[in-house]
Amino acid sequence: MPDTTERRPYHHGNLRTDLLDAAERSLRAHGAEQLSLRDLARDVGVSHAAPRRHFADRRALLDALAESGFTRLGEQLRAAVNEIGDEHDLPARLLAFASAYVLFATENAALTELMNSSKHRPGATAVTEAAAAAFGQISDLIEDGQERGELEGDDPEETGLIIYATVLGITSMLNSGMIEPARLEGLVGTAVTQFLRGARPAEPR
Amino acid sequence: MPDTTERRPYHHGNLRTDLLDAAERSLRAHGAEQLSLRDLARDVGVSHAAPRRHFADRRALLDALAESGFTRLGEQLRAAVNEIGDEHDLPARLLAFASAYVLFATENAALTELMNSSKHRPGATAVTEAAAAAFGQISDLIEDGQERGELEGDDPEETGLIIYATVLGITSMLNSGMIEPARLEGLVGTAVTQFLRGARPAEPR
DNA sequence: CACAAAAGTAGACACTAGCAACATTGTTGT
DNA sequence: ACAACAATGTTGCTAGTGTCTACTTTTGTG
Repeated sequence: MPDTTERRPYHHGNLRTDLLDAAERSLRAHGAEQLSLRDLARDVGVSHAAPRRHFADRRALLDALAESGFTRLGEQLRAAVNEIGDEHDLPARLLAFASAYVLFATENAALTELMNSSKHRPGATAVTEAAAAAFGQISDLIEDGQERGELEGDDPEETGLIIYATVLGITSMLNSGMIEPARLEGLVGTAVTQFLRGARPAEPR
Repeated sequence: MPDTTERRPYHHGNLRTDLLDAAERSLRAHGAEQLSLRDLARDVGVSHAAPRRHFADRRALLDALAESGFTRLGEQLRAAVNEIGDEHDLPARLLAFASAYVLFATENAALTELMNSSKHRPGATAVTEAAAAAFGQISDLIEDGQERGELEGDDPEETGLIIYATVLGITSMLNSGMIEPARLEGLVGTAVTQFLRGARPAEPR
């Protein structure tokens, strides 16, 4: 008679990804501060020191989480922007970008906070690279808009930083409870239109 | 012969404020995550359980820190805005506000991150009130601008939220290493001017 | 097929937050 | 003046954590 307790093999198989999955669940449920390596090990059914083979450190795991968050965010942003058929409809694309960002941030509040937190491993280039990749998309939008004369042609990166900062700030205020979710859509809309008006070349009088 | 070891009285006298001071030093040096109640107790020269008489919880202390941070920020913002003599020079006042915020955030990076973090005690009304008070100032500026016709008259709070969000986002990007301090001044300047252009009533054509 | 590398385990250390029971000091009503 | 009480500190405990080292099992490879 085989014992009912499904004998797990000595080697887990794909512990690293399973740990990351468990970590994301824990993050969603209790926040980054509460996340415990030993807890994750228990969840996955492995000894308390096993995670150390895959993550040198608690922080290393959090960084990996942040990194995967940025790549996922990047994908969602890309998809949202590309859904706007007209490749040169800057207002629509910007709005799609901003809305997608805000959506991601609301659906992954704790993860977003972790991603934007300043306390990453000093040598964690992977996470900053992933962040830059996600952000870089808006530079492309802006650059295109400047080339077509819809935006002031100063510094494409600076202009991109500003709208990105606005969206970032909105989500930060949302997740810290300063604004209610209901106001979100309107807020993002006016933020984008105001930005476009503000960054547009001055009307000839 | 009195012993050299300055015999501390049983009662510390003002343990609460001393703890907060030590906490702020620790925050500045090692960040909120590293902050340990027992460490603070040692710093101040008191037993490990003494802080509990003044802060129910580690989080309670962090909340108190955040609250005092908001009131200090509010004072600095008020001072900066009032330094602009002309009471109705909206651009100058907005720029002063934004610059003061960014200055505070750079000089108190870890504290700012703590203040804007979402993980406050659910019933911590004091910190949200302090935050609202600091933020409320910009509403006054905006309202005045709208009354004088320099800004679109829609929703004063929404307009205020947007510029506030932008400044918030800029500091967040700064403290997470996305932008270098050197670019800060220029970034804030164009953010404010663009905002003013974008929120201004449409020019009659 | 031996044997080194990879992956998981067990135990220990130093540290933390939070709790309870006790000690000391201030304060206050009579 | 002083007893009672509240406020404040202290010591000792529990349960939990991250990280380290040494050991065991598996896997892959020359």
